[in-house]
Amino acid sequence: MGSEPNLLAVIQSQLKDLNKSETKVATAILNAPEDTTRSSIATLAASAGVSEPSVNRFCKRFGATGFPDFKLRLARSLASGVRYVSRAVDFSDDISTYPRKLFDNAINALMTAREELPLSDIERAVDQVAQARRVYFFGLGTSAAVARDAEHKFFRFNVPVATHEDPLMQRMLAASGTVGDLFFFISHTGRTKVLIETADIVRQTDATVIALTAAGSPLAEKAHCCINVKVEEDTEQYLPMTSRLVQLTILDVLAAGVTLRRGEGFTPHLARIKDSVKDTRYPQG
Amino acid sequence: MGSEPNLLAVIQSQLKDLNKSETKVATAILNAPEDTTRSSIATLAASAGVSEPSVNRFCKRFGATGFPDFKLRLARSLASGVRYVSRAVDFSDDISTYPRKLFDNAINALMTAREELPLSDIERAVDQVAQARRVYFFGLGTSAAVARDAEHKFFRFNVPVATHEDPLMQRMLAASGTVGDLFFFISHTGRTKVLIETADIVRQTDATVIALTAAGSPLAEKAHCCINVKVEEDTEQYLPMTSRLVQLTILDVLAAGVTLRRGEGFTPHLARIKDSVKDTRYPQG
DNA sequence: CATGATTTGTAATATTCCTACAAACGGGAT
DNA sequence: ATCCCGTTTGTAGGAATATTACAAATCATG
Repeated sequence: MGSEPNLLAVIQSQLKDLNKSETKVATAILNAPEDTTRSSIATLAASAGVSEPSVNRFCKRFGATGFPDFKLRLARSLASGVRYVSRAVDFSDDISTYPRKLFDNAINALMTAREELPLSDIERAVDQVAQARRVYFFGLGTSAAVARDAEHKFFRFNVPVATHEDPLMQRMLAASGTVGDLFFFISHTGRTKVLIETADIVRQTDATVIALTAAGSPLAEKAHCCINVKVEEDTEQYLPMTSRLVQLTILDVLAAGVTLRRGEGFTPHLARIKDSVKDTRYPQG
Repeated sequence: MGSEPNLLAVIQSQLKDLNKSETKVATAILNAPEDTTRSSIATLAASAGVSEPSVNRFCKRFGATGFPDFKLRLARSLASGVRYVSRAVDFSDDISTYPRKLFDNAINALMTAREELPLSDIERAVDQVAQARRVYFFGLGTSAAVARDAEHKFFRFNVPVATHEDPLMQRMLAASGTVGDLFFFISHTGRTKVLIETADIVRQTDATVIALTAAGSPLAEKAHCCINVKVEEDTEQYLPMTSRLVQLTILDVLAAGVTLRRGEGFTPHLARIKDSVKDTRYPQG
């Protein structure tokens, strides 16, 4: 299923490479994508302040055979994906707009990540986790919550798993690392000093370092194996970090990978774990 | 935002009420919906074996203003409809398929949730949080990680926030609740006995209960205000819970809501918090 | 400021679509 | 059977829409 990338996102990303009239057309479309799908080439040309052929050329530039085809692609993008590229919440928003924006951003982040999954890194990470004698998930701040989530997931694989939010605990455990120990660092920025220092300590032992963090960051450098997560520019103070959703999903992927590696005979074990909590719940219905 | 029902489904359901030529058009479309979006009225008329006005009448019968509009609606239906199926990972999957499946599922969960956001509940929850003198986030298991994430987000609003994973701590704090205290319960199933008991205890005080959980669950009943999250059937043992991604995003929405309520004058406060961690990181380079 | 490359617009053409109207069809009543 | 009337379908012309070819304008560069 070759789901092509979101057309609006493509337009947005190429916005600076466009010439004058193409830019006009682009902004007109980005401002009212929904309307664009309903309007004729003449209307769009008028509202963009350009001539009809300019609109036509614009459409062809983005891979369409013409304006009608372009509208179709646009309609598809709107339906499948996210209305707008990445929309910051601002103080003029109300209940009818900001929840949707935040969901759009979250979906957008996952869709972007889906398109550029570092499969080989994932595969290597799965190998490491599947073979490890012990796994530590270390994160700080928001990433501590992600680490906690990972712990709740990976203990199912019969490997001792632990999470610690305390940097001193992290350091001491790091120092005690040995062959077969896996230290899994989770960080939004990959620039948190104490975490990097801890990774450094691990590297002086025979243990392994995996990092789930921003590409090219200092933390990424320290890792035997790094799974990169694109980090969006955080311009706004109150914009939540969509990157953690991506991190969580990548951890899901790793967990699934380990499950597959364990093979079909492993399912009874998982079923047993699941059953164990049954009595803590009121039955369905 | 009333996302209309799938057009193909509508056509299918009315198939028997159509007259001869309309039936021809319908079957032609149902046989090759994707092609239909790309073809002109003339080609479709030809492939259905009818005249062009018949096609046009058919389109109008289904609420479109004409053929181009119909194609647009069809394109939208195809784009949104196809993806709304969640795909389970199975043991025949390999690295090229299962990561994508998991991302697809995550995206689907968020897209589905986006379409049925309980805005009024969200608004009420924002009110409660914005006014609270103290907020506790309680969850167990995976939901404990979600609660932790919430804590890392909501402390920014100058309200004392706490999370506890220990059920006994939760109970004791619940019993100590008083006016202005807000107990925010997070649960995937809404059926965890100890959590429900704790909610019960809160209800015997003057404190407020908010639940982020499955609609119609016992926990939802206990809450003053409940934000419902649709829970997918968990058929597979190793299928990760996408619901927690939805929960996290809804918490983001609540946080944004509170920020907006605090007003523009609040941003310096947020900026200060952000600055406070700057020195713990290596600068961007 | 002249020149060539690029961009943009004009106008004519081609395509696609819609409407008015007429023909064909089909079911009752005589 | 056949006439009538409502419904369905097609034909043809015209309106709307989109595309192409070419000319004018703009811009960078020597």
